[in-house]
Amino acid sequence: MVSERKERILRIIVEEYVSKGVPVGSGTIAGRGLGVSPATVRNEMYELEEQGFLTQPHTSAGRIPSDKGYRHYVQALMAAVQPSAVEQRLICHQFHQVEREAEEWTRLAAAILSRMLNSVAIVTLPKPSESRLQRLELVSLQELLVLLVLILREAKVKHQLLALEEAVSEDELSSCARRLNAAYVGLMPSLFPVRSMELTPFEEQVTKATAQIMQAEDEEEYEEPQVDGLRHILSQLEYASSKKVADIVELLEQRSLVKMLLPQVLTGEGLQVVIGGENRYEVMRECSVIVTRYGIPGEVGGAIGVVGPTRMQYDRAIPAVSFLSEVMSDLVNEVYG
Amino acid sequence: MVSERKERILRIIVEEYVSKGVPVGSGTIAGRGLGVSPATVRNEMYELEEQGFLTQPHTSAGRIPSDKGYRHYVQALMAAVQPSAVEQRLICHQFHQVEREAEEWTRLAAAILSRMLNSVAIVTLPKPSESRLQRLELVSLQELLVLLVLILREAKVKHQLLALEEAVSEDELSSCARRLNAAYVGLMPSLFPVRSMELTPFEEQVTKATAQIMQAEDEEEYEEPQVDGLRHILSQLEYASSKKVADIVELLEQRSLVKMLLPQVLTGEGLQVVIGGENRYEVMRECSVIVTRYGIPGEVGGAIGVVGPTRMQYDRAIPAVSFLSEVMSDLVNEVYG
DNA sequence: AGTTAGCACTCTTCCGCCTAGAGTGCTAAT
DNA sequence: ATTAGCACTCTAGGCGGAAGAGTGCTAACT
Repeated sequence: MVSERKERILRIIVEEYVSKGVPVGSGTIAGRGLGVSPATVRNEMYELEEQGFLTQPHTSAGRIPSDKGYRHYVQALMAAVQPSAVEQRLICHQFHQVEREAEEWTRLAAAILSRMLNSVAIVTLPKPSESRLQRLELVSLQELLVLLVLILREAKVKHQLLALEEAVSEDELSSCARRLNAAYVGLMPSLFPVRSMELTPFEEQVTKATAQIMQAEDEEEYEEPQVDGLRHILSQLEYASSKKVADIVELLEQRSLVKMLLPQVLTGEGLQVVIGGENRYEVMRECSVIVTRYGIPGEVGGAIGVVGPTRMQYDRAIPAVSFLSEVMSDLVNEVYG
Repeated sequence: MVSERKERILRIIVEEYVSKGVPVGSGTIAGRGLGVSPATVRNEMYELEEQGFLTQPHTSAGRIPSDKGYRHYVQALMAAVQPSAVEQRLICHQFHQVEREAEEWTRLAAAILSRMLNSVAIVTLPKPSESRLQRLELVSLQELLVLLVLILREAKVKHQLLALEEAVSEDELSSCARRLNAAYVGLMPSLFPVRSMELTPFEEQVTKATAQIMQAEDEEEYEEPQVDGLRHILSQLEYASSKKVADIVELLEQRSLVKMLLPQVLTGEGLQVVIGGENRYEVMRECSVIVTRYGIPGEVGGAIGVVGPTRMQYDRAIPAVSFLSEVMSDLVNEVYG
């Protein structure tokens, strides 16, 4: 990959193929500014194919970018198309319209991304790196049923029903809450001073449940992801077999699987682009994933990204994901910073 | 529709078509027990078509049940196939395995239904008919940011961030919570005795937010629905245009739309079956919906159902939905009853 | 040496045509 | 009322040929 002309040709092929979805022939390219004949272009294309940047569906069709071709395009040739100023303002405005709640933000971010790019968008809730207790409450529901409510730092609220062995009076309930709050607030579950306190059996039960919830929270690398735009995957991959599409939908629908997908993708820092066959999952080999982190590094954050066909408008999608991650980071900073 | 033989023929056609997906001819039917020749069957089929129970895709194909045909089958001909005893026990077991939390139950119910029937399943969270305050908590996050946590009856927890005009001390915070709890607990927002109390501006803000959250809660007829099994819709409608499938996926994906779909469907009491064109929504005219309520009538409940192709195994699907609604009702009774 | 015109070649797509098969509807016989 | 027989209709699938797109090669050109 030396000649500058080859690069121009590859770029034209990628952009033409992405927008039209049809293999690109030498004639089309020759008519695109660079003043050479189709024959010359053919010679160059032949070499580009030798080097693995292009493929041919069959002998007498035009060329299609290979995964390697897309990769080179993304890393070296692409001119990023930022969302317009108007669009940016509109998006910020929408975020400030919505209630100040993390769940609304992720939902909105997924909806916006998915609509901007006509793709599937995935956004996880922001998650602190280590959860600490901010407040603990006990509410009596029935004689033997108590609701435990945990308020964690970063405004996260968790709750669980506790079934009791024997009845506990209202007084015991509030004294228990008072004692445990005094002892545990601000701490991670591993630092709860359980040894130095004499706990009643009930207090013990509450402590156990609390620690368990918080630890479960810390074990997951990401919070519940919000997925939007599944409908788009159908029109985009409409030539693919419906079996394949169903597999992809299944992967995206089961949020637990999305949680497995994200860490694979977010090994490095910054924005990641995974193109087609670079994907570890077999079923995803006709898809590309663009994903990045947002939030305050090391403290609280989540992931935001899109999944689309390999034939994707990378020049629009990458800046869009990037922009929305910044918006989300700003919001997180505002509330948790 | 007098003759019993016609009914037997209709039933065979429905069951054969549902299982094979191919128009049913007179020969196939004649080979199914009833001891008559294909010619006789043809005469009967001709009349069944006249009466609107059957249609022909084209002159020389077999017959297909019309919506009216399915309806008659469901109401008069079908022999319900209950889930096997083993299956029933397995399902109950799974529910008792899972944490005692409504969200887990709806998720599990949707997963089970969707897998049992290879269809899209929709289950809403249980929702009380009128929300009443059980406890209110205020937690300071930053100088001008407070987290309001509402615990409602039926173990529902809601929270919202409040941005303050001016700083409020910890003492004020807890005295506010104490005063408002004393006054509001057990009440619906419309009965909050705001007139007879002298509220500080902060207390007023908290009251307003509380009432607003609870009212918003009461306005919605159903809680957030859990949707599972979207992947199945692809294989089932694989001969339909991908445009149509995309429309249906969109309808199901946007949960707000599901909320609109449910009331339409749940006008009557008991289990509802909406077949094909009986659906109000244009895009759903090739789908059937089976849905029912669960919970304690008039107090707390939700909706549970499946969406599948018109060509659906009604004899298995109806008992399955019915059975799961009973399981859910039992669970609700156990905790909220 | 790089570029290009010309041209034969390959491969897909589309169209029309045909046939085999399935299933009907009618008629006449039982 | 039932049924055998049969002509008829319609679809699905295979075949062949023509059109079109695009390539790769060769030979000429700058």
